Amino acid sequence: MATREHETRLRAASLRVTRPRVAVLAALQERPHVDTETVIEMVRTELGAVSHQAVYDVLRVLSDAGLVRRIQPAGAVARYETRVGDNHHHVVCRSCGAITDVDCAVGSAPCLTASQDHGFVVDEAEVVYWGTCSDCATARPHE
Amino acid sequence: MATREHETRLRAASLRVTRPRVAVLAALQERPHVDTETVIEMVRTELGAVSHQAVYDVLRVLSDAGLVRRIQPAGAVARYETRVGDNHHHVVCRSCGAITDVDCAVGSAPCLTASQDHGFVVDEAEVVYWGTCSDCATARPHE
DNA sequence: GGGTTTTTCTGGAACGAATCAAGTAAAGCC
DNA sequence: GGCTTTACTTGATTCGTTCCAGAAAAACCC
Repeated sequence: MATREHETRLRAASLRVTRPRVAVLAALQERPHVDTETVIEMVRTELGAVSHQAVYDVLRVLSDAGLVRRIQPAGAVARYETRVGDNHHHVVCRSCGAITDVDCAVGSAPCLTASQDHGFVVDEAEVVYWGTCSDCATARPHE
Repeated sequence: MATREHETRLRAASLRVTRPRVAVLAALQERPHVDTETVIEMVRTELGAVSHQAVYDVLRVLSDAGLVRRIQPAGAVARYETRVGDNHHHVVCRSCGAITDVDCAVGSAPCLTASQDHGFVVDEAEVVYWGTCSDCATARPHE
């Protein structure tokens, strides 16, 4: 699928186009919010043998370049998504770890205002909504 | 210091009052947002030999009981604080990892409203403001 | 104070996620 | 096609954290 598009994005970020990089972008496009282990599996399904290092490197490079966003809810492993630059947030299920996107509640770049900044220069406000997803709520109502 | 107060809190939570538990509470009271390693050091300074297990156990028990709150900004180790139950947030320095409390911006339990909940039952909204603290901003202005 | 329950100690071993290091392969410029 | 730079491979290592088991100590009920 849109391999061309991934290539274009990589070049736009002055990054070399390699098969692992394209495969990682494709994997994250297909399944947002997956962890590194899953990305490795998906890339290997696509390309055959790829070292886990390569995937770790690619994820770091893509994060640094702003092509993917790394998210890491407390107590969970790092996860990645290709939706970047729109200041959206996440709902995380305490029970099963499922993650879903949530648009920013208060406009475009809203949450960026802390009530007191204590001299910090704040450049991002990250919001994580914790709760129970509908599946888990149905499965065990009182937990 | 207010050892009495820590005792009272422990009893209120139906927990036994032990020296390590009181020492952990005192340490976190004195220096909020420290990591486990630092808690171990502080407790040992106070009490002498204490196993790292004991501290890990205590931190877990206190977290489960709601006497301390565990926070874990992405890419950092777990940190703990005694300020609980008031829905406050944190500013984190990307450069040095310093953490400072920030009162909730929009009232008492405000951020608890996501724009779409996708069927999730949300019980907490955690906000992390990322930025640069004044020390780091002064030390290296353009980084 | 005696007895029961819970916690802590010792001293490991084990874990998974992530990183480091040095050599090999591939991408892209000419 | 050759060359330089950047990426990937392989394999080992770190780090925070958890788990283990039995023994010893302390907390609390009476």
